[in-house]
Amino acid sequence: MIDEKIKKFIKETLLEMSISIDEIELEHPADFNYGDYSTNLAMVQAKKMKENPIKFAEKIAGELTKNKPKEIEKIEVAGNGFINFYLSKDFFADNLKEILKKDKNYGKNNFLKRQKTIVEFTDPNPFKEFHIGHLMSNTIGEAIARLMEWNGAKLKRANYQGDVGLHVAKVMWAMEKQNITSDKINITVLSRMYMIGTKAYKENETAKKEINEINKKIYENSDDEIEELYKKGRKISLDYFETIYKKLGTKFDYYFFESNTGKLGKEIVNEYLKKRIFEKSDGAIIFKGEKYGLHTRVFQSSDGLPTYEAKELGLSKIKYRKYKYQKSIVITGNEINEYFKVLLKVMSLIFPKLAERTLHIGHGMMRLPKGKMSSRTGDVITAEFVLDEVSKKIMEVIEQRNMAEEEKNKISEIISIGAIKYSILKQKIGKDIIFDFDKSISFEGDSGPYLQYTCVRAESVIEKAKANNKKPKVASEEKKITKLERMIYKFPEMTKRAGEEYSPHYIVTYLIELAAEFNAYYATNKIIGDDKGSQHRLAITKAVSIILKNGLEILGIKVPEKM
RNA sequence: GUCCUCGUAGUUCAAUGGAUAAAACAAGGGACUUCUAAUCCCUAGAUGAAGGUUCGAUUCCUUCCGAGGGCACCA
Repeated sequence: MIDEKIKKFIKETLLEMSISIDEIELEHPADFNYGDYSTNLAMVQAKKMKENPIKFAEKIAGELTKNKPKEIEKIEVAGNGFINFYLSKDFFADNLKEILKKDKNYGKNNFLKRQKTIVEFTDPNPFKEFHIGHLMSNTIGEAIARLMEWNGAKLKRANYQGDVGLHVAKVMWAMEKQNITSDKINITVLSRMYMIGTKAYKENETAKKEINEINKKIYENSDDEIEELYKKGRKISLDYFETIYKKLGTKFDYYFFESNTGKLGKEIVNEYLKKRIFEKSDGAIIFKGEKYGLHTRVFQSSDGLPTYEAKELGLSKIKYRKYKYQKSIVITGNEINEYFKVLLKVMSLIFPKLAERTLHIGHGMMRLPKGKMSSRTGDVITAEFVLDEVSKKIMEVIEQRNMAEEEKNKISEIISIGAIKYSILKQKIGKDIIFDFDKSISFEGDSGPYLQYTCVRAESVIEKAKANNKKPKVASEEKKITKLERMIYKFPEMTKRAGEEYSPHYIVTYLIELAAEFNAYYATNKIIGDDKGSQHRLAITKAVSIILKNGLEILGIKVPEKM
């Protein structure tokens, strides 16, 4: 990439001047008037060497100019000592050619070079709703998985689901009380049973005892009648989740279940209890986190059941058995950030190698503006509800379009999922999202549909040109470099940085700025024409379309044929 | 109480210690007989408070104020 090349060039020149510097910071100036790249090294070095920064910068810039590569047009000193680099016409022309050639592969990097990576995300619980939190986790997890793949990782997707535990017992208890037989179970019944069970557990002592009893039985598979209901309910839930994954565009390689991790987790905890990593307290097995600046957590409850923490230890082992990962990324809501730290501490004591390779990413919560929205299913906003509502709004827009009903439905699904995913991915991962249908899910401006529309628009121009026998071709004759051209070469840097920092929102910000610039370009330039520049403008258009498509691909957002 | 996150335009949110703090929505004004107006152009508007480090702080440190989350058998 060009940034690497410039860094190397600077380093070599400095070496000739007998100046050694560890890391050269090369950034894009916010203002295009200051060039395409900029470095602050003169300001940093001048102080160490007790020189005047501007004079020092000029000295370096002078040396740099002497043997600048053909990709650089000029090098200037500005401001308090920034050295600014302006890329050459040759560079932009070559880059444009490269984009058209690489097409679907433009933006791929290799800094993770076949690194075996496993990403765990979504993690819904069978017997419970697939709610907007899972939608967030799925969207973010899928985007991070794809980012890793674009940077060269050999990636596996994992989904860890809680098919045992108190929530299941609550459902089983309610089913028994309500005389629900296995043939009557469906997804609506399950969520109703969960509500009934939860309420009873909270309000009724006897029910609480009975539910705890059932909980044990589920762990032990010791009751045939419960077993039948359990198996049926579990299957209905999991099948239902699959329909959602399909819509959202996720395919998991591995499914892990708490019913498997619990047993192993318990063994691990008891083994390391002997080795004094854990200790007993009030009949429970705990880890004292205080000596590490953390807090105490229970790994096995006083009635002998493994808690989430123990299961997680089992999971890390099971994951590694399945896939000998070099990196394991776990994506969850940020409300568990604190105890994931405890967990990683424990892991570092008993499985140091695995702990080193594990990264937890906590994403923010979807929050609703107060009193703004109510869902038909009670307190929980389901993913399905969100999808339906957004879809309805999209339909209002495309209703008048002259298309077959089937096509409308297809387009509306692509756009609504794009809108939702965009609104989740556009901001930093850790922050909460205030979810408001009227504002968060926008179809104009800073939105998924805006990107999709821009892409469709660009493609439509290219198609029209093709019908008139005009094809994109990069011109190398004398002409002014547009702002758009000065943006498109940055895409591979964006995918790299986003990958290094696990931050899909860098991609989003870049794409939206690129799309805005293209739309402005579109408004002021007639792309298809009989003049000489037409083919070059088509080449730029094609490049924008490629980047938007590839970028949206990373985000897991599809582009419709038309809209 | 304590630990962790976070406070940026009216709202939703960007900004690898850098140059004039980026956008979108909402507000006001304009642009379709011409490649898709889910678009474009113009106007107005922001770093919670106080100190400190630095040539330079939205970013790092300290204190305060405010929001959210964790702190023993739920995940």
